[in-house]
Amino acid sequence: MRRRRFGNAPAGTGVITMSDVANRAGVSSQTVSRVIGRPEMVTEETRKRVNDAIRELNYIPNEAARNLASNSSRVVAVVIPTLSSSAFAAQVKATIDTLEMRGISVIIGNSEYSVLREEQIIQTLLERRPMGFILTGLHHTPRAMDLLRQSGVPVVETWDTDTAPLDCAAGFSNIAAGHDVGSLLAARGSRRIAFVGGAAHQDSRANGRFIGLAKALEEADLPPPLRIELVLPMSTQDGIGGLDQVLQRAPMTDAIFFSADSLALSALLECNRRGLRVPEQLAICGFGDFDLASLVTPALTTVKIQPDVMGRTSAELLLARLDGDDKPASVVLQHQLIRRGSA
Amino acid sequence: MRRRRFGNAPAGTGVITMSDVANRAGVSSQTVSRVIGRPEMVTEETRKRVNDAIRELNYIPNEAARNLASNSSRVVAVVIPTLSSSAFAAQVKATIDTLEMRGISVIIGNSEYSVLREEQIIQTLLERRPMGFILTGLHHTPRAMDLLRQSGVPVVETWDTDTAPLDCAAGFSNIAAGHDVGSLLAARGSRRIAFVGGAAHQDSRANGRFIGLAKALEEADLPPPLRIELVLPMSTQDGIGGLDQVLQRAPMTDAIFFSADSLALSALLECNRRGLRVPEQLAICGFGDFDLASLVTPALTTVKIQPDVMGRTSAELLLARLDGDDKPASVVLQHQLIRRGSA
DNA sequence: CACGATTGTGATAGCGCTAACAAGTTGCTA
DNA sequence: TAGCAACTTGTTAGCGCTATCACAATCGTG
Repeated sequence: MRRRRFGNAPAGTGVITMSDVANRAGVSSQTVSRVIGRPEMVTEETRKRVNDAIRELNYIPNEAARNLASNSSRVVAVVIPTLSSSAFAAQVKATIDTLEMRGISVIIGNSEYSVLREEQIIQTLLERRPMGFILTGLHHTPRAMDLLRQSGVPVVETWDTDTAPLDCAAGFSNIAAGHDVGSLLAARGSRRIAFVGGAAHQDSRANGRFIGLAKALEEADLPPPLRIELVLPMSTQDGIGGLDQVLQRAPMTDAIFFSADSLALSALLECNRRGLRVPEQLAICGFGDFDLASLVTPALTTVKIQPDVMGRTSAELLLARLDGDDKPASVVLQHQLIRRGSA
Repeated sequence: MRRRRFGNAPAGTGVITMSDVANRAGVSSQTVSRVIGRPEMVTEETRKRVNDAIRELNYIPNEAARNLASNSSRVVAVVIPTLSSSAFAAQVKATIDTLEMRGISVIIGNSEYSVLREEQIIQTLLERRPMGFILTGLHHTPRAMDLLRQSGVPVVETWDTDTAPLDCAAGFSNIAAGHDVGSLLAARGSRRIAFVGGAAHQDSRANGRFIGLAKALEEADLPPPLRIELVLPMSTQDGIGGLDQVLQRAPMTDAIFFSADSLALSALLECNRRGLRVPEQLAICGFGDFDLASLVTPALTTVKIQPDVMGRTSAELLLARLDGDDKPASVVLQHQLIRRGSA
């Protein structure tokens, strides 16, 4: 087979391989491999000679060859509903930052809130033999779970700890968070409460928050909440649509719990514009504690979660598994109800 | 060498390889390879037999082996300053979505607004022999540019078209955008204008916007803008800090151009809280047209760019290069000044 | 009906690296 | 100083796949 070029480098430029470096340094290619992978196994003098050769030749190891020979990939697959939600983006960023320090790259899949798409993404990403998967939520297709089990790859699930994880989880309890909101609304005197969030079959985390809310209202002897389900993916402006639906279907509603701050903020700003007094006429509660939540007037009451901590923790859990911990305990992160002016 | 397992699959579970499939289907492994990679080269009957075997054995191709043998990786590297900015996240999402259709995965690096870190990330990512790089901005270290040139990988640069790209670019003119803002502010009667944005050495795109602003003010015979440089990474709340700095250093300022909507929004909301009338006492202009920009009161005047289009276009440019187009023309996306109530 | 052209499949030889073991070297103890 | 352990480096044999060429079977044409 003719020698091939890396990418489309100028013809004739042979690609520098490990044995080129070995030749130059006067050692075997195995020694070069050691200098790169386990430098402590090589004497300082040899190491220096090899490192000099690497520098002089601008040698760049070939990860594919390394993967094939070592049967391990230094890639982790992360599947989230969508990167265009600041919470998921923050989570993924923290995961990347955490894994980068160990030389591990992250490949992202966007499921668009569909478990079917998730299944397909998992299958495709499996071809790269990732060291592990970080998934969103605990609900997946049976085939997706089969694929993961068969491949034997460690899996960390995020954003939900309300049912049993496939392997282990780093998340929080959506039910408890929703319950806290319900208790607060009940305590402050709201009586006709509505929930606006992603459709249950698309977003089981939002569904958990609804369940918690409903439970709290029941405990407070209040009527069950009106539920408005929005089709995902949703935009910020959909908060206004949700508000309108609530007011149309139940004009006497005195509090709305939105499953995301983006929705709550757009609704709150719309209330300001319409002269609907918050929280006197309508209390509003969000979820996520977005940057602007504390800056609007009235400031938004919301539930703070820490997507970045979740991203870091899930990565650490995966690393623990890879370092031999067979069954690291799931991590339940604490959410925090932040009461501000809007409810 | 003993047979190894994929990940940590149950011991004894041999990994299914292409020749297992070949045996089962009664063909050579080369034929299996063809069914997967170039199905049109195989008769329908053989193809069906092979596909059945693939399904029955749950065969999943090994991408690393494929990469090594074919000397091509089906990975594209994307380097952005940070994923925790909604604009970059939207851009990356569009890139992923575009490339996914061609079976290409994306690996993300966060440079944290440092060209040095960018250089290091490029070097590391080069080990995966990506088919191409998508970078942010036109400013990189000399060594980073050397590395890219030597590797011969196609490069698409985004977010800036004000100087010559390394290879080709998909972006917009920050100078023109800043100029538009300056012209608007001058035309509406603002006289003492300030700019609040990321430090020039960290964010050359924001710097471009400042240059355009300054030029427009000069053309309108206005004094040069006061410039407040914020250290990156910045948080939404830094808009308030910027506002304070401006008012402290130049209390008579009557307009501020923020280099990002997140800053502008937090400053605008803070003005509302303090009773500083916008735009009568202080005009505010942002950049990016975030979701909430149109929802606050007064609605934020801003410059709309389209990060998602940029993400898609940059991916398409890369694909064009890979499909043989040696020098695809750079794409200059049009920005759009959106005048709302705040300026 | 022989001929080259066209098509489908197989055999062979690596891609660049690491695992596993072998071999050589040094230092220390008995 | 033999003998063994500890350490360093080299040798060998693949990892699972694709590129390339070789070959067989089929086709149309004069």
